[in-house]
Amino acid sequence: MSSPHPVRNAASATLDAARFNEGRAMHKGQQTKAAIVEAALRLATQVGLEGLSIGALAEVMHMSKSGVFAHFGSREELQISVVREYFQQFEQEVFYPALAAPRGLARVEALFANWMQRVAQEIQSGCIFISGAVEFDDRPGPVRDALASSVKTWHAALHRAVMQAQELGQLHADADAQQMAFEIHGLILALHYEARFLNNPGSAARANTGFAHVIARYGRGARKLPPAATHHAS
Amino acid sequence: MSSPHPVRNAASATLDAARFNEGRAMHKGQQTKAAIVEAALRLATQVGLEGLSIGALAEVMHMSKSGVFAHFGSREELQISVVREYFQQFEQEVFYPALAAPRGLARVEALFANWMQRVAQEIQSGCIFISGAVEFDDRPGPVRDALASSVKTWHAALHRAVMQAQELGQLHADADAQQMAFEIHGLILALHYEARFLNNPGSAARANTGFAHVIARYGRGARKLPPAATHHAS
DNA sequence: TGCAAAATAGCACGACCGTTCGTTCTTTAG
DNA sequence: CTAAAGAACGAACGGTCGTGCTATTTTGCA
Repeated sequence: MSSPHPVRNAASATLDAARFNEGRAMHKGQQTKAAIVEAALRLATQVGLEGLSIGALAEVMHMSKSGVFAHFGSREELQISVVREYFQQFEQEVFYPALAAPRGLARVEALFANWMQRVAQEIQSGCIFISGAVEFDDRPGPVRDALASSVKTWHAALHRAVMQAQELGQLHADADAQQMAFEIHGLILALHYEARFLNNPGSAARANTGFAHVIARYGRGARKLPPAATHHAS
Repeated sequence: MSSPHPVRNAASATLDAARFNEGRAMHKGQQTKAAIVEAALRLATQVGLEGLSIGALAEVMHMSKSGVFAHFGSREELQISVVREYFQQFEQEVFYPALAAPRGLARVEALFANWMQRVAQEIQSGCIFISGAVEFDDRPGPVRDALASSVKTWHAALHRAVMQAQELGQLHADADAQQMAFEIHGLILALHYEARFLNNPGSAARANTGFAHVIARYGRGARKLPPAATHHAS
């Protein structure tokens, strides 16, 4: 509207990063596409993948709707691109740094710590793996598939780390890694829910405490577990 | 369209229940309004409170959009009505039946069992307390307020039950009731996420096992927390 | 039974949605 | 420097949305 070269400006924001971080020089189209996906991710963390609209995205980018649209061909493709971008950032921030920690319990703790740190940020911005799960749990299609496969990949990585700790004898031999991952996942979800939606203070501390409890329970030398009681009410 | 008395039919489905369950006889308007809210709740559990549209609701009710609309005056008021209805059903199904159990641990277990049972159903249909939290965590307003106050009421009830168990000496005196409620909440959320979105089998069993773990940890005679006393037993 | 009041229908509105199409401007390669 | 290729624009379409209006029908009470 008012700015003389809107598209130039929008693209140049990430031009340097895009051009030099990738293996080879990017053509103009790929640069702006990357910039769009970046903005779309920011937008989607706030309003969800379903709330993400091409019009609003175009406005943020100082581009026309059709200009944005042309890069993806469909809204669905845009959503998938956002999911992929989010997953990459997640990997980069949570998974890879934890590989610096030695195999076993230390790595499990690093994974959880990084995860906590990220979710703590997302209390302000929002988390696509959580909001997306709610938005697409009843809606089959490629977006759901992309989302689910990303989450499953991450869960598998967590599960693997737990198994390694077990193999190293740092966890009970008969501990159930799936169960442990399930409980950890619950802590993260509760943190997100209670901190972001309910504004309950101290949620992060409770999640950390919960993690300590889980580790203590499954750790070597922990007391034998009670047989899982099946509760049937009424 | 094809049916001769569409509104009559729609209302008569709940006429008996509505007319005789309430204190006094309901006028026609209140009956259809109740029927609309009921249908809206069913719809909202599938598509979320944000996905709930008056047009789709009118179609389900075999009514005109304006006819449905007139009962609420705004979409927001409709959403609030749905939240209230959901909360009442939740109370009816989860909270009140558990009051039959004696105070203390038995009641906490009954509350959890009823909660589990409900969430297990909601794996098919969807849960408004969870989807609503995601949809409105960034959107202030009366809908969010209604949602949050409902959830907080329920959490307070759960917390109270835990406290009573503690007062009766069935839980560690220094156990943190908030912490315990947090961990339980996490188990429910993980169940909903992994069963409904990821289709992971065995999630319900893992939630039950997790609950047993929590109870065992906080139960009287449980080992002192994290600085784990290293006594070897198995 | 008749009549006011309540309930519902019908219609139109402005806004936004994703998408298509033809045109114009910019970048790239030879 | 020129011509092909690519990127972005602007207008428009069909659709759905929530929300006002004004009739029309239905209801409940005197």
